Amino acid sequence: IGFDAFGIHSENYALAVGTNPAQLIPRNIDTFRRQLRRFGGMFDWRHELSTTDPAYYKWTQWLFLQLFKANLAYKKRAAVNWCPKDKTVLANEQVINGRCERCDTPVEQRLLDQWFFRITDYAERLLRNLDAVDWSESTLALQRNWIGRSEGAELVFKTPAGQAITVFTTRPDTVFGATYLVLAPEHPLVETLTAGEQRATVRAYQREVQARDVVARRVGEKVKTGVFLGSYARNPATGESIPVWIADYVLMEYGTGAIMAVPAHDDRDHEFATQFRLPIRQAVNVAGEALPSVSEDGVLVNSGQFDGLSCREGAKRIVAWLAEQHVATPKVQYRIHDWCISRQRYWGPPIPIIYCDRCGPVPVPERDLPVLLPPIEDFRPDDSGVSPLARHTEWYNVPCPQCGGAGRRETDVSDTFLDSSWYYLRYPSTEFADRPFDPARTKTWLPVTSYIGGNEHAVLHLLYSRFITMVLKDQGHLAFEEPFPKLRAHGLIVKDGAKMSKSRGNVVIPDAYIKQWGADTFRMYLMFLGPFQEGGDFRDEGITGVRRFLEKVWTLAHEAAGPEPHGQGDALPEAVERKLHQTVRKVTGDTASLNYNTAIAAMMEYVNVIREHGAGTRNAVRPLVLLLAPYAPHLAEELWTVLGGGGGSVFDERWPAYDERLAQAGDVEIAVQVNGKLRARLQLPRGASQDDVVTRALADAGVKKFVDGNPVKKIVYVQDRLVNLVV
RNA sequence: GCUCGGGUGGCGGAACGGCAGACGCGCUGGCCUUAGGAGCCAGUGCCCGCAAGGGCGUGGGAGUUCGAGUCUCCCCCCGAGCACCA
Repeated sequence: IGFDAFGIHSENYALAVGTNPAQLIPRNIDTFRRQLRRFGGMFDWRHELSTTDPAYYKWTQWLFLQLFKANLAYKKRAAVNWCPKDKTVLANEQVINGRCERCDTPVEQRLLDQWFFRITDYAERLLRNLDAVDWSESTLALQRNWIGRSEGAELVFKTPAGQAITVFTTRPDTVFGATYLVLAPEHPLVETLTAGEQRATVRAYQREVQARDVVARRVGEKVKTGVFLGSYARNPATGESIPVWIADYVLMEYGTGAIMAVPAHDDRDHEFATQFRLPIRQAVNVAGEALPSVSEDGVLVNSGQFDGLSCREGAKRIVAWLAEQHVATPKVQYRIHDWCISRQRYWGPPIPIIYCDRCGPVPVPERDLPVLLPPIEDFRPDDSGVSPLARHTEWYNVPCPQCGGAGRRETDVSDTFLDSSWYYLRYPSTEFADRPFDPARTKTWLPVTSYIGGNEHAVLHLLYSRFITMVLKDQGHLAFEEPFPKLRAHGLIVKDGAKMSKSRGNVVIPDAYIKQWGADTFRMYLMFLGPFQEGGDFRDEGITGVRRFLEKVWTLAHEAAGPEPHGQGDALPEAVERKLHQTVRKVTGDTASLNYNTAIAAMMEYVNVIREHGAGTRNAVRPLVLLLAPYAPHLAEELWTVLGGGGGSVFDERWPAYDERLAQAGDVEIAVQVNGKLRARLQLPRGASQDDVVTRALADAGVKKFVDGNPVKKIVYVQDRLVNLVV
């Protein structure tokens, strides 16, 4: 078990209540521990960890150093969301409709130097491996979506002065229709491509875009804006001179930060061209009607020697043709970006780098880890745009580890997703102070047998963990590269049809329910109210059914423990014995496949059968208590003792076995259909022959009526289940 | 717009292509009670019918099949994720 309490959310909470997180977090963890124990959660508390513990984050910093050494960590200037009122960096999730979630101030973007991990180097592997893992389809889809692979080509458009503008396109087949180019406003070529008379206009537009925040730029107004640079480039396919623009619908972060615009075949380009009256080379059919945009199953027209080819074939040939002229390269592009791990905050592990004027960025030697987060009072972020740690010269002024000269610590801390990207590797090895994870322990326990989490982790946590595991494998620290070969996402428990949230006030606090109903009732109700992987609606009324069930079990066990009216050790009535074996079979399977709701329903059915037959004997109830143990551990443990147990805990007992023959014994009910409609039911011994069943069926009055003397044309017989007479 | 889930009684939800609605909540009637917000028994998809019985039913429409909630195609609605990704 572990607790992950670094990060902006913990820090913001600490700021809100005015207490240093270093004091606050241990108190909150105590509460979690108490709730988890009270709930009946069974964890190996000997192997507890906390990501805020220096003994843990020492190895988080070690992890950073491994990536740094492998050239998978680098620093670059990147935009962050900045709230000018709160004077702080915001995560994307903290920006709501372009405004700060706390003070509603419009958010701006600021450019800061930040540390990144080259997760994009692993994009192909992260995507490919998904074919081989046992994960739920929904999670796979989210992750594939996030990685966002696109196949296409990079094409080069040259200016008269010989400058090359490289664009990425998934539709090289449409290059003959490219009538202008658009660069992202931040594109490095903008400066040199801007004509003198356009300089002021371009500058103004760049400033306007920069004032907008990162989120609003992406999801905000869809009205297209942009300006002409005053220069031209040559379409490599047609040789035409076409104008070069900048517009913020082109993003510097994707592809090359530049596109060829094909207004006839791309809706966005079409909108832009219409708005700025740019030429649209509309493709038409023989009747002169405009052809639809986007379509990938069309045939090339207005494309010189490539006319008549399918789009797919045309794309291939055109790229090959342009490649001969060195102006095209086939290219696979990914949506995923490198992982920015810098946080200009206090509450996280300091990034273990020391800057030296002579040596540049120098990694902290491993023997000097951990770089301790200093206990400071003024941890509130300020308007400087740097971490609060940057106010503490006594902390950041250190000698350079390489040359001994004056050095300065990195004052940013790392993303909390880095903390959680490797915790499962630490779990079995918590007692080792001199290594992050012990090889022998790791071999025994990892990779994770069965990983369960919410879909909110489908992209970030799961992607980062997979990436880190791959890196560690490539460096020889691990023998596997997928940390979670089997993963299931639990659903969300909602309340009153909505996600629980403090602001909405529809929160279920476990303590109150446990007090009223008991821990076993509460946890079992959570399992019963819907399919585990879909979640469900928590309604107070539903909980009584589970409570009543557990009371019935309690009563049965105490009656069975008393003097036996039917005599101890007696065989169970046949119907009860059969149901027992069916129940063990069902609960065993459903528990393994996480179908907890139907496992509980099966136990309820079994209790109903015992009660119908007045068969509440030890032989009937003891196996039930074993089945119940993972679901209602407190009650099961007590009832096991009441029933004489084996002298020890119910959890030391073997899981009950079932006998397939006994589960199947007895009569079966066979459905009789006439022309596919149910007309009768027959009680027959299991294994009856088709002839017997048909004879019995035709003798049935209800069946006769619908056969009505007609010849039976066809008989469909499913052993022990159904017969269908087609007349 | 793209990608995933979903759509079944009054409600939460069950159903290897083979008896739709298991289990639970709620509701109705009865028993027991000074009492019932406890417990026990019976009933409870909708329509017709005193009943026996019959008809109709898994968002809508087509199809495959002896047989479709389940498979195929088209459409509608709800939820989630991504989203000016070229």
